Amino acid sequence: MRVPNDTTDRLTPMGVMVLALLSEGDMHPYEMVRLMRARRDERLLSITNGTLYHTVGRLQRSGLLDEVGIDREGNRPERTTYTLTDAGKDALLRWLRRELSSIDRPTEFRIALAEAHNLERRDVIENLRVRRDALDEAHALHRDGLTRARHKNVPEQVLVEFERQEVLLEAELRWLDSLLDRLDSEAFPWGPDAFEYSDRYRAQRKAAQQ
Amino acid sequence: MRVPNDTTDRLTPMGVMVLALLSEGDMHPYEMVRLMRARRDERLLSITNGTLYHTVGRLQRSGLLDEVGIDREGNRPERTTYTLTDAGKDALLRWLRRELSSIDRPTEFRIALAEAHNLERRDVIENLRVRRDALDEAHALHRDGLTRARHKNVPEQVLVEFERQEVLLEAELRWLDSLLDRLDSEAFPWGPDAFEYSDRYRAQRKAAQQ
DNA sequence: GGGCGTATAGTCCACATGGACTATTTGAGA
DNA sequence: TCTCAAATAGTCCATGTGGACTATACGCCC
Repeated sequence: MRVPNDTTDRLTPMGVMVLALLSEGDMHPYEMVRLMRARRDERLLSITNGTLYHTVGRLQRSGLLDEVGIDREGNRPERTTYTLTDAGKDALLRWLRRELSSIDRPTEFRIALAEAHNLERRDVIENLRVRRDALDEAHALHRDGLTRARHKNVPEQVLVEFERQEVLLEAELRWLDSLLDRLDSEAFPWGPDAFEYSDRYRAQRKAAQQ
Repeated sequence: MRVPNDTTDRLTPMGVMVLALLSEGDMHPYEMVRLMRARRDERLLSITNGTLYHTVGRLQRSGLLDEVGIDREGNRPERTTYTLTDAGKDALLRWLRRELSSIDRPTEFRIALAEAHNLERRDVIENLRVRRDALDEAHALHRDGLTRARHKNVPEQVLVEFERQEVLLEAELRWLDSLLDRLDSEAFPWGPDAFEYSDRYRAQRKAAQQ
């Protein structure tokens, strides 16, 4: 019987981003903000100081990350640098697997997809296949619900949002199938290495550190 | 110069649902829960007692709704019935117009679309046109960003989420165009009346009242 | 060289959320 | 007829969020 590990299983979007950033190297919170802004992560979540610092504190208290030193550059305010613990790395990977395969948290899925490069290729494929099947089933149910509603003469205007959702479900299914195809071929590069050693990545981190 | 009216402009998703439900008739919070469940509104927001009762209290304090009486049926706990004020109705309509036309809050948009039947047909068309144009522009920007990233040799694996977003943007654009076409023809029924007087609607409300 | 805006690196607090809890009542089954 | 589960109608509280605020330092224009 699997006992749910609350600290580890309940990561907020910001929590995931923090862990993911630290898995690229030790950092102080302000560098995280800069990196996220440089990468346009506002597309995925709202980046606010309050939430960030609160989240870092929380993750530290639950042992997913640790202080590694307090810098002071010139007369600037002091900056606390953090590092990822093994528990933190583990929590990140488990969260990514869970959210990649699940279809009921759209916001979380986008984040998981954006951070999927932290997982091995096989791992990603496996979890996305689960997602594809779940999506397929949800789509069938949705479609049936819609046709039944029409038979019952539910006015079309209250079904508009359902119709949109169906269109989007179909588009996502097609996209996911094509992604899985590409992932299956080795021509599509994958893995932490391809990411970490790109020129662009190094330049971005340097800029964020100033 | 337009002064933002904070109480009115800052509606939470649950706040909007409450106002929308009350615009169908006076209700006590528990009936709202039942109606939302019957209509599968969990698709749009999470329905929790805590949030609902808190929200109703908040809306009352800001004058968007009012108590109209405390019922007691048999020995059941007493139920407070609420009614929508003019300010509440106004706030709802203004929120719907704003969210129908804006592209940067996806969750809110789905709710606005599901409750769009509270607006006149012309109003809906007008705001959705604004949305279509914004979506078009966002799509162009997104597309350009993606091609530029590829030219800069950003590793494909960090672009996967961007690609998905582009596919979904395109699907949504196509859907929106087709919806606008249909709305333009009078063959597509629209308006509060077509909704309120449907058999299904009346049956649902009766069931929720028990 | 005085002033002003922006970058740096955070803190603080009001408010929203959602899960757990409560207390009564009705219905269905043994 | 007794019991036990589910429905009824909520309350309460721990946690999370995000906007406002702070205080110093650097750059730059005149």
